[in-house]
Amino acid sequence: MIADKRLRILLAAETLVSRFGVEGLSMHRVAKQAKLATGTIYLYFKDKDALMSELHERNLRLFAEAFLADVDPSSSLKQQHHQLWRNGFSYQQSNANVQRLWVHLETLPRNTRHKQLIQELFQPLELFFEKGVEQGCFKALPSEMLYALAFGSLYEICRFSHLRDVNFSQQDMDVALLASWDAITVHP
Amino acid sequence: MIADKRLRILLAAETLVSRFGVEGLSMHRVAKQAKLATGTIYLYFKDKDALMSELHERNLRLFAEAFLADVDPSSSLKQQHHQLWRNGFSYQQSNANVQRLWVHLETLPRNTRHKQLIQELFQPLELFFEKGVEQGCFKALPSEMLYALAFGSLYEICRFSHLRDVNFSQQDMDVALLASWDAITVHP
Amino acid sequence: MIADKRLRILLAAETLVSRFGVEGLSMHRVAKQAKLATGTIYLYFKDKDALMSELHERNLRLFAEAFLADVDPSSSLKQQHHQLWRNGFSYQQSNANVQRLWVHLETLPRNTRHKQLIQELFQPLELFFEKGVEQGCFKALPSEMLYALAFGSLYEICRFSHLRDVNFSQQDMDVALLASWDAITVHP
Amino acid sequence: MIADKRLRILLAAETLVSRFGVEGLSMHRVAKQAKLATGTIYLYFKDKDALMSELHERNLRLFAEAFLADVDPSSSLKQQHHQLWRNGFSYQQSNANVQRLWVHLETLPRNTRHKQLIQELFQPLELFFEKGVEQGCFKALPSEMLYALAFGSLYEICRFSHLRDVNFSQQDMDVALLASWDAITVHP
DNA sequence: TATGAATGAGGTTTCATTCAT
DNA sequence: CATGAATGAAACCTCATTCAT
Repeated sequence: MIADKRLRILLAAETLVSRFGVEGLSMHRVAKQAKLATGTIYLYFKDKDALMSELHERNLRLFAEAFLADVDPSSSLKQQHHQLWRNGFSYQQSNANVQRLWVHLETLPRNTRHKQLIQELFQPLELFFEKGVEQGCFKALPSEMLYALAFGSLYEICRFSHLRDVNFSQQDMDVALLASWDAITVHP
Repeated sequence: MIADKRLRILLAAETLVSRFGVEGLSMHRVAKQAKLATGTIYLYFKDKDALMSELHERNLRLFAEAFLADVDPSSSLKQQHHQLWRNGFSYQQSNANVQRLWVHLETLPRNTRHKQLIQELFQPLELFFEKGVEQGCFKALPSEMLYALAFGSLYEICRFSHLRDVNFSQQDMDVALLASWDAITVHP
Repeated sequence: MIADKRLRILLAAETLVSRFGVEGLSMHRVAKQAKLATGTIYLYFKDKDALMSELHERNLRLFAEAFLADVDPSSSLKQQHHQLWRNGFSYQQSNANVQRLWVHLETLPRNTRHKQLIQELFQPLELFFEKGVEQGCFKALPSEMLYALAFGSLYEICRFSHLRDVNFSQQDMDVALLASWDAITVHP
Repeated sequence: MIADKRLRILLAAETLVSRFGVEGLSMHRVAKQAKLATGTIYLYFKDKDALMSELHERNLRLFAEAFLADVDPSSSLKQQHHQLWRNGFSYQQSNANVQRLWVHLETLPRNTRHKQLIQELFQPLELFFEKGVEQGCFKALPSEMLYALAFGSLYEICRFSHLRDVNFSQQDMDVALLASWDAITVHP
């Protein structure tokens, strides 16, 4: 039993969303899952929106951390790209269950707090893309677009896996990784 | 005022989702938006699930139609790819508002009816990819994966545009189009 | 297909009640069962209450008719009693399905119209009991009470059969018939 | 004001049924009658069915208790029978209002839980009838049938009283009691 | 007469939130 | 801090009744 009640509530909510979807989430159920009284949640979160927002933030942080893990800025761009791709893929695989939460939260009305957070969390990524462009290795595009070109396919692949039960072989995944590299690099 | 009440209801639901999100959609509100009595909806749709499902189907059809429009199977693969990309982009631009509905519907429990419909609607696309692979022009990958590689980036780009208010220049979009082509084609 | 729409509606209602119970009865369903439009019912019955009331009346008439059938006032009291009992039993057996309607209708707010009808329909019964009392054969009681003593047990027996799945042998039923006779007759 | 909310709800439901019939019973009205919020009922009863079922059970228990009160198994069969009859009559008189609930509940789809409960509650009665049969005092019939013969008339009498405003004199009631005894006993 | 689409009040149930303890 | 019973607005859905055709 985790002592930090705040965290316990967040984890309870996460569990419930991944298990029963976003519509199945009620404050009562969260409390029960967290083994707390209903009212207690309101001591830690202003209201349900605040809880959801915090949940989103937590997920963003965890994803950013996993995505950027072991990416060595001093290694080659190609090595960094490959590491990012593998990280992204691993994260999606292990967290298939939070996909539903993710897409839900993504479409909530944006607040500036989140925008800023995202910018902050993914700054290393921005530097990575900028460096690649400077070196003439990557196409001359804004980093958001390079990001989309490199990793948009990854999310689409994962969506196929999770939502449509399509599975790909390891070999195919390797080819996809290289295709992602092809998408962002300059070709003669 | 549209005479076909069924369509009126669907459009009303679409409007509300895009304006207030999926949780903002209540049968009562749909009725009001469609300028009908609550009960009337149930003359045309068995229940809320049926309405949502139909909405999903409608969106799939409209998207497929727009996506595949003017794609001439007798033209070159490159031309076809470019047309698809432009179609996809146009559709997303004109239907920014359905994004929220889309991602929601996508995460609903799949039913076989939808799977079949998707397969049916996008069969021309499958043929396109298969032909490319046969000709040795596209990487030797399942068509789902080629799809993800070619158009996953497009969706990610649009998500940036709609959800995070990032805008790209026409020039950048053209580069992205070519990058999508690079992602799926074989390089020497 | 019965030509008389009024009767068609009544029969449809009866069928539905016996099949799905009183709560399952909606005007829409009655119409569908009768193969008529919803509105048509209102040409023949002022409202749902009127339909139910008429249904009750119909059932009372049918029951009275069945109950009193072949009871010959010139035959012995005992023979008449036995015929009544057998009639009552047969009716209940063949119309187990309307029991639910019956008990429902019975507990509706009484109206004078029904009271009068009942009195009218069962007058032969009253004469039967009065004659028995006059002859010193039956206990000196009001005919309603004699009725209750003679046939209350019958209904209770049928209730056991229908509602609690208790079944009785033919032999037992014969003994019960005699017991009913014992209940109303004078003993030395 | 009763402190036990559960009981308050049951009594409120009982009152409403007896006053307005079963169709007049809505959860909202029950709540208002019990001076509670609508949602509160659902803290004590899973749903309306559960409430009705509990109501039925409560009525069965109360009736059994009243019916069997002060019936001394060591006293004579005749004395026991008379006590039962008087108890039954008193209960019906004092609870005329639950008649409507009763007949409704009786026609609900039976569940095994209720069957078992009935068997349990009325076991003393079964022993009473079996003893009478053994002693050769009662007719050789299953106890359910003896029950019907002895008390079916009582219910019919009460139905006349409540539903048709027929009233009987004390003297007549006494004769009826003896007639009930005549119905189940062996005659030379 | 006959139709059946349309209505909207009212049914059951859920759930975010509060507050007395 | 913590509790959880209580609230009541609002969700989905049904259905008796009307009315333009």
